Amino acid sequence: MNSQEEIYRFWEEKEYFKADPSNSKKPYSILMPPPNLTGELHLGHAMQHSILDALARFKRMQGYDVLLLPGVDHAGIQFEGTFNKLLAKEGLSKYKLGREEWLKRAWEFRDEVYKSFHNVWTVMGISADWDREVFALDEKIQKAVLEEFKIFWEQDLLYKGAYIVQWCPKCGTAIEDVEMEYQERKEKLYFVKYNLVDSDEYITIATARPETIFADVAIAIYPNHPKYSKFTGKKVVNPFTKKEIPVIEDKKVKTDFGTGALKITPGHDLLDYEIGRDNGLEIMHAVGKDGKMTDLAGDLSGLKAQEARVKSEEKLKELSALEKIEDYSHSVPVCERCKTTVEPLISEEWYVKMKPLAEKALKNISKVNFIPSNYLDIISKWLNEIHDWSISRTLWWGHRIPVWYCETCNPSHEVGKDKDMLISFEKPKEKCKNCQGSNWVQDEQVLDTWFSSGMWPFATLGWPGKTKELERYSPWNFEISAPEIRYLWIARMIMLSLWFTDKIPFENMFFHGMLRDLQGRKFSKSLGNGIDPNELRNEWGTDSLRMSLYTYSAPGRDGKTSKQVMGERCKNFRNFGTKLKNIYRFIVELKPEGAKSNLEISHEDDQEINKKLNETIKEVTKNLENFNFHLATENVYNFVWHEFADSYIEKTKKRRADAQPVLEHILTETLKLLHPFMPFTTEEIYQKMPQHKESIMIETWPH
RNA sequence: GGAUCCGUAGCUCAGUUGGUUAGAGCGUUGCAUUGACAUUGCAGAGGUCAGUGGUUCGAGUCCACUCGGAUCCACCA
Repeated sequence: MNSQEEIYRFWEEKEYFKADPSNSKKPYSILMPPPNLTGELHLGHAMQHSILDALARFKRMQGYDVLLLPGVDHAGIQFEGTFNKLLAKEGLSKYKLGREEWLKRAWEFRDEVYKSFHNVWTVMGISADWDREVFALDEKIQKAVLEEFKIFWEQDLLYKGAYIVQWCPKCGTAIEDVEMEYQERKEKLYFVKYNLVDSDEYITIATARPETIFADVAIAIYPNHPKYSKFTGKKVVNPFTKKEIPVIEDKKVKTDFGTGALKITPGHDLLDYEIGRDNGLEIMHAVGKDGKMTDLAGDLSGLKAQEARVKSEEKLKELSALEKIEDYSHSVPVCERCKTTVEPLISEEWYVKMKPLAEKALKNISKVNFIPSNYLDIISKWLNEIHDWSISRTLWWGHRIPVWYCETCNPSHEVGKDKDMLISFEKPKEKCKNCQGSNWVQDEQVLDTWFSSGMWPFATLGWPGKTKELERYSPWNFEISAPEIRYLWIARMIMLSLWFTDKIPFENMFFHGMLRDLQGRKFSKSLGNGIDPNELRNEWGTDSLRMSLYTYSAPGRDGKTSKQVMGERCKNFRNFGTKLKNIYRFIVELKPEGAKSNLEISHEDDQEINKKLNETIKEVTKNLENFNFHLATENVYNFVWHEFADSYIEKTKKRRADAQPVLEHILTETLKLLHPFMPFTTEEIYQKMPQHKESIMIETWPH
């Protein structure tokens, strides 16, 4: 049994990875953060999974019934983005294919990605319970999502409200924040005069988007504005449409930007939308979803927004409505794919009221042990300032919103307990109460990815069922995450777990640092600075890569690295592996004739090395208990190389035959200590030791 | 704009509740070695712990500010 594949297959055949809820051991549960289904696992995943695996192996050896639960997240937006890019290469698009065909191909792509994930996990030696693996779109999770949605609805926590959608006119779709880039641009700030009806007086407002004047429905000023309050209640003339629009007061207007007066365009700005809503104003769109001016724009209709801006400037000049133009540099959101400036549009989205959930979370959050501990404050602070959660996404990949509208009675898809709509996973069998028909149409949108992954700690264990697993393994003993999703994911798991199960999701929440490039930048596809873990692993071996990653795993600490730096570190640990094999060779293969066989620690040197071994065992154990993987690996590394090899083994060369049992003993104990970190090398050597059990995996942790 | 984190040897990183001469790996310098060693061993050089001020008998560690780097959230007409 030499090759990694053989060893891994052996472990799997022996079913060492499987949790056993029915056995009498104490449980220890570890939840793998489901990686995004986006094509490949990067170095950060390799680090996470190496940490989880080390902990799982350690706890198994300590005698626990370990559940390391694997899973994959469907990652709505990211997956759809990645997949659509692939389709684009074939000259296809989601719209060309249609929802059904697109979904069929998406699932095929999912299967491909799955294969590559499993290949990586196998070669990395990850000892997860694969039979329990969960995918975020599995039926199990669908059931939980439906239940979650239903409960929220019954508790009056769901509503539909306005949301500003960033619309890419070129791609013809709403895009998410993560799909946007910000470009610092020098633009112009136009100061436009709005004349009062039947008067020479006017109000000046500042705008960066004069083309939207066509959709202006009011001018708003801060209450009791020194200059403009005398105009409150009067009307001004929209310079383009000549419509008379009211001057209103609203506290949301800022006094320290522009002129202190604001044109209200509810169709194109969230703040304007809110002010408009509060004042019962109409919503109009001057720019349509194609990025072109609507009919509202008169002679400018049909032009692109950017062209219309130039024309608008001319028009304003002609009308003598332009007071001045200032240079204005601000960051403009553009579409990551096509670099088109995105158009903000207002649309109706589903929301969850978060206040009650946050309050319950805050009462219980101190039961979670955050590593590092300052994350308790960081997350608590965020929970204190919680805002409602927009959960609908204009995508096809995800859990479809389980709401059905009666197309006959409720064609505009209004939402409310008194409206003609139902919550159901499948098309409702019941009739519409109003028309007695069954003309049900499902909500087009899907749910935010975090709506399902926020339930990961309990949905994966069978909730809303009352399962044995839920009882035994939750709260999870250990969860790990990158710090960047502490609010998006971690905070939500805490809120949702407490809300639906009355339990904290996990007892220990470990935040690792972010791996970055040498300049401190995040790894990203667009920068092309990523490091392929497969390359490193192929060159230096799994165990070397794992060891390198543990050195970067200090809680909450970022690590700068590069392919070269990682390579050097891997090389170092490759040499360490070689050292270990040579120690074995010296002790076992080059065993002298007449070597003693009874273990007796009596010689001064023997006692010394045994003492150091015991110290090392204590340190490694303590550091693993405290999740200091970087220190634990350092402890054992120093012991093996410097205490055991350089010092003790050198000394025994004079009394080789006598020392034989001690040498074998120390080596065996050392292999056990190293096994969580270097599973393959240790198993390979262990199997060749004169005395050994079936596998090092089922050995008892030294104590 | 709000919040948070980081800045320790040439490079990448450790440094537990403040307590002697600040550690590791790689690199570097010298010596040794065919040794169990896809080399390895022994010895050495290298740091005003970003800066300034404060608390303290004592600060890399605690506090304030400044400079530099990063992340998340919110984005202003």
